[in-house]
Amino acid sequence: MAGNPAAKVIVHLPADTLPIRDRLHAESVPTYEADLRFPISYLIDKNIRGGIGIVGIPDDRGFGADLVFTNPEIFPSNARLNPRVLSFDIETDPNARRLLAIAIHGLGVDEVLVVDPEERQLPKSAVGYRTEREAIEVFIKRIEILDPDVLTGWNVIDFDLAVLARIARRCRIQLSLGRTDSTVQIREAQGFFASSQAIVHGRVVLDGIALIRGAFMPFKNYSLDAVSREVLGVGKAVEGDVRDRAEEILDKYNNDLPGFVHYAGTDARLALEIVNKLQLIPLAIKRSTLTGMTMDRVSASVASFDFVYLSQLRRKKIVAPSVNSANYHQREVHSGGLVLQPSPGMYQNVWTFDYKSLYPSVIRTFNIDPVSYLAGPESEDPIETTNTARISRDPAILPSILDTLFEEREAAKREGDPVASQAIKILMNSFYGVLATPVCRFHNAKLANAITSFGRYFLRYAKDWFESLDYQVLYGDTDSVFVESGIESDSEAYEIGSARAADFNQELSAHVEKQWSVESKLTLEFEHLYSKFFLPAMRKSKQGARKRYAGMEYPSGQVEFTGMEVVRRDWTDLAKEVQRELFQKLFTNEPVDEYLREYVRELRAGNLDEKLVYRKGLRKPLSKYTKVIPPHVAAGRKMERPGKVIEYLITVDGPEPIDNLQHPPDREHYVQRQIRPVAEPVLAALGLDFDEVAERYYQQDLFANVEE
DNA sequence: TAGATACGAGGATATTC
DNA sequence: AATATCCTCGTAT
Repeated sequence: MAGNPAAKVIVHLPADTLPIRDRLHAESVPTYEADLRFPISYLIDKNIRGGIGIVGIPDDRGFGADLVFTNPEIFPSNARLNPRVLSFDIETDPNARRLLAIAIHGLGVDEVLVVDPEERQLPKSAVGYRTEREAIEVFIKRIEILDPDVLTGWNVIDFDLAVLARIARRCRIQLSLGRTDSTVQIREAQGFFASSQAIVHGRVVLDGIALIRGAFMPFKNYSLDAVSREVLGVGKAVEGDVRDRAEEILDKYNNDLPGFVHYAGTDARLALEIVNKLQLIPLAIKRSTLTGMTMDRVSASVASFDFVYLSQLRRKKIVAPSVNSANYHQREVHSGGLVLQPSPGMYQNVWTFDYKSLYPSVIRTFNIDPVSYLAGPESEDPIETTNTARISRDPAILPSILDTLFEEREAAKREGDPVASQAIKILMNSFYGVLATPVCRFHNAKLANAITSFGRYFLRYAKDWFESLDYQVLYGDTDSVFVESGIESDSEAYEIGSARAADFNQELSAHVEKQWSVESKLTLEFEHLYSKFFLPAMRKSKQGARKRYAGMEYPSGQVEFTGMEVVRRDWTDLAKEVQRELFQKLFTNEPVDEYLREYVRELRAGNLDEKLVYRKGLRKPLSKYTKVIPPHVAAGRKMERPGKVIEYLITVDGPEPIDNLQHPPDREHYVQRQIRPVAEPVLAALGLDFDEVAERYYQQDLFANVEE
């Protein structure tokens, strides 16, 4: 990439590269792409992603597979995949030691294999087996006959497969679920982001949770119950939290076998229905064909970038640097998006405008690319970035990849293919992050900073443009500006929003052309009109709070909240309900005092106790909290088996977990720490005072408490 | 086998008066 | 007791 010639060394076996690389390094000879895995490199050379064509004479011996090719010809193929998908789910005792049942759903099958030494009467959809061993063997057989391409489920690798593998080992049977006679291997997730991987020859295991997270579909709670409620509108067959459920399942197994079978079958079915409804498998296939990753690795951004970028780099006969693991810990300073100072207050008819795909558009406009980056000063007529980097004007790889993806995405939208559009969007959005991390071989801090620096420049440019026309810009974050339209009528403001964006885009193009002599690929879009819009101040000052606002959208009339308590998991239902209601009233000019007064009265009377639960996540083991003990940690330490999210109340004796409550709730705490903070901003906007509205009638009650 | 930075709030703990 | 700072979490983009 520096323009110097490089030699290619070819060896007999992939494994031979390592000693050669080490010897070269010992002689201070730099190497390139020396860490690139052979299969990846081979597929890149053959330009194969997703589909593959094979020509050769197969024989049928070896590895237990049906067909084995030796040195066949292979080539890219536009395979249209419609995989056979099977969902499964196991039930165990609460300790996950004893197998109770395996449920499978899909491919026309809906059955439960029950481990039942007593050979009790079973419902029709179930079959009983006397031992765990028998049940697992039948499961293996069922997989072989149904022959799925995709195995799915909920937390299916870390729980179902891991537990099955353990029990199978104990029973001394091979858990061979693949199309060869190999045993299932599990690679546990390393680190915070990664997800576990299961190696099942000839099939792919896709966990429902990982698919959802990887597709950036946000859910408050990733449990099967919660997601199925939201996606399908139905919950699981057994209510309650995880541990109660485990006990209840065992109880059903012992005393209510039909109920148990029904429950066991439900999980496998729900998982499959969610995956189908959200079209997660077509999405994984589309991402796989875009990036060359296997379907279970489409979330690996760095590896995806490698595949896509190296494919183009090879056509130019340029080699890329090896990944230098010594660089991993060298953290350079990166600046991110600009957040404008908000002007707190209540407004009418506010436009919001967004740059469409800001960072990808910046990359396309300014030819930002690891190869076109000019390290030395000797270049002629470069593009000067706003962070003083220099970029060549020669056609570059990354912008061209993005140009193609932009076109493909527009085409997908036109043709009504939201899955393809989503897949392309995710890939495009990953490019900036990849350039900014030293684990990527193309990592370049100057370029990453050039992208964000341009982003900040164009956010300021938009702000200045609107202000030059005497509009008030109320707020903005990274790629968006919030502008007071100054128009009385909401319908009129709505009409004019797009026109303002069009005017802006015209001037923006001229400006970019004049300043950098490049064609602008940037567009500002009119996103929303808020007929009512509220920017809160920070709690302890008069300054506006960033990343928080509420507005009533036109024409839907929906009240939307961003960043505020309503959207946060760690505030109680109590606070969220009050905040939602108060803003609804504020935006529709209804009085709030009566409502608030009554609500506080109800709370103090103990009629709202079920809304007082705090939910807060633990991000490390309980024992590792040494510097401070936050309330959820204190509550967690009072639990027998704390999970990842602690549910607790503040009682008169401090935080207590809801499943081990010893004291009554401290209702006054909730008035002061949950209702007051969400009420005060709204009351202030109306010129009211919380104590005046909520407290005055209740002085007597307060004194009563004090005297106790 | 690892996309990024920017931000606010509450509560615990440390520091200051 | 008042105030400052740190820690932690969950969020926006």
